[in-house]
Amino acid sequence: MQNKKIFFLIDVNSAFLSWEATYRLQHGSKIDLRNIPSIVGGDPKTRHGIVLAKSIPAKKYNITTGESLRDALIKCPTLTIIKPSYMIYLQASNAMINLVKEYSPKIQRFSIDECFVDYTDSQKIFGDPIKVANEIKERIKNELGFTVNIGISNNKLLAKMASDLKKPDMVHTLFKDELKEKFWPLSVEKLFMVGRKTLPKLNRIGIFTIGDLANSNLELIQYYLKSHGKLIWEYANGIENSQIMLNKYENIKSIGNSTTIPYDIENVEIALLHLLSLTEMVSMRLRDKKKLCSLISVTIKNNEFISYSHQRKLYYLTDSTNEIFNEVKKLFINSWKNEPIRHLGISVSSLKNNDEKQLSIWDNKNNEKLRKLDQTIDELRYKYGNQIIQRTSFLHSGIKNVNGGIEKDYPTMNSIL
DNA sequence: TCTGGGGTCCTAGGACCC
DNA sequence: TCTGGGGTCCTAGGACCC
Repeated sequence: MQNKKIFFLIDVNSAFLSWEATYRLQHGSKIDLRNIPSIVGGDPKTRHGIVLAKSIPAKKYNITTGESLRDALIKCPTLTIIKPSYMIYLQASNAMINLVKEYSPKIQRFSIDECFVDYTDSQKIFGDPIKVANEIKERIKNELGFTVNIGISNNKLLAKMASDLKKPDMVHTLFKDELKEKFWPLSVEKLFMVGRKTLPKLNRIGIFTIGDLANSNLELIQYYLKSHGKLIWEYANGIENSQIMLNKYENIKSIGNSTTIPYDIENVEIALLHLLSLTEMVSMRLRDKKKLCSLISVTIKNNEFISYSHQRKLYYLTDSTNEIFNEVKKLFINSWKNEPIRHLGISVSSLKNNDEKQLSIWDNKNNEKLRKLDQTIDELRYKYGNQIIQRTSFLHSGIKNVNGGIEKDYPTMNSIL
């Protein structure tokens, strides 16, 4: 038998809000946002008005992440609202990762505010995991100014569940022999991967706590929930054995950007212009990652919040803005139901590394020229900003010529451990 | 509910092949 | 064709994470 692994999951408490509060205190503000009802959120005027993070006093008003600013203000009229500054958050996140790297090189950034650490080998050098987790937590608080929760267990799932137990500023363990006491009494919706659709399905068959699920019949759960049922049944029993993924960003599966437009779009030309600006961003990111794609998808959300998407598999690989936009155009025109558009998105997938490109029979000198052009434009934009070079169609349009994304290389999050 | 943006994986149905 | 079955690929939609 191999030795048991030790994982930490480090989670920043109310990340955006804590970082905003820390930054402001360090820049002379007298008010700590964490001590008043406050949130970080978007701008309702551009139809981006949702709550991204909330302070603990705001939570007392029942304000929840994801709800509209309008509703939040009804719950608490004196609420302080802060616009997000993603570059500050990225810096704070990087500072935390650098501190944690002193303890282990095996770190998986799970999102901007969460990371897994494989502490197994570090144990020989630094000793007791609980002692060290507390040390890391205190160092982050003292040196960086914000608090974290740290969960400790023998696998990533339980480390993550442990970090969620009681907040803020705490270290928790959740080992196998603690499941019955600390984990199973929790409501099943607290379990990772049980979301808003799965909860009522579980409730309907009499499952309300994580323990109910853990002790239920696996075949029954699989009958109702297929492979997802097996996954959450195993999670409820603390069964999970994925390893730290160090090269996650090299193995990226898709690249996409989308945007909610401040007004409803009603004509093709405007829609295509927005799609072009998104294509510029996506294809630039694609080239930056040295990838080629062969599947392209366009998503439309109408003014009634109904989304639909169309995708197309290509019989060639590409990273060209022009080639991708040609497909995007066709996809949009074939799918749009001629109704007011609120949101547009494009995404590319079926990615391959650039060195694997098989030149198609259509490949010719003209393509080589386009590639050189893309490359030159990218270089200029990285150096002088995205506006330095733009297509004439954007002039006087009021539409950003490159759109989507928060910042380059802003780490994103997904549900795969 | 006047409700963002970036991801991954799974499922179901249809086309097409033998 | 009032017809089988297995396998693979493609497409659309949905579930989940933060």
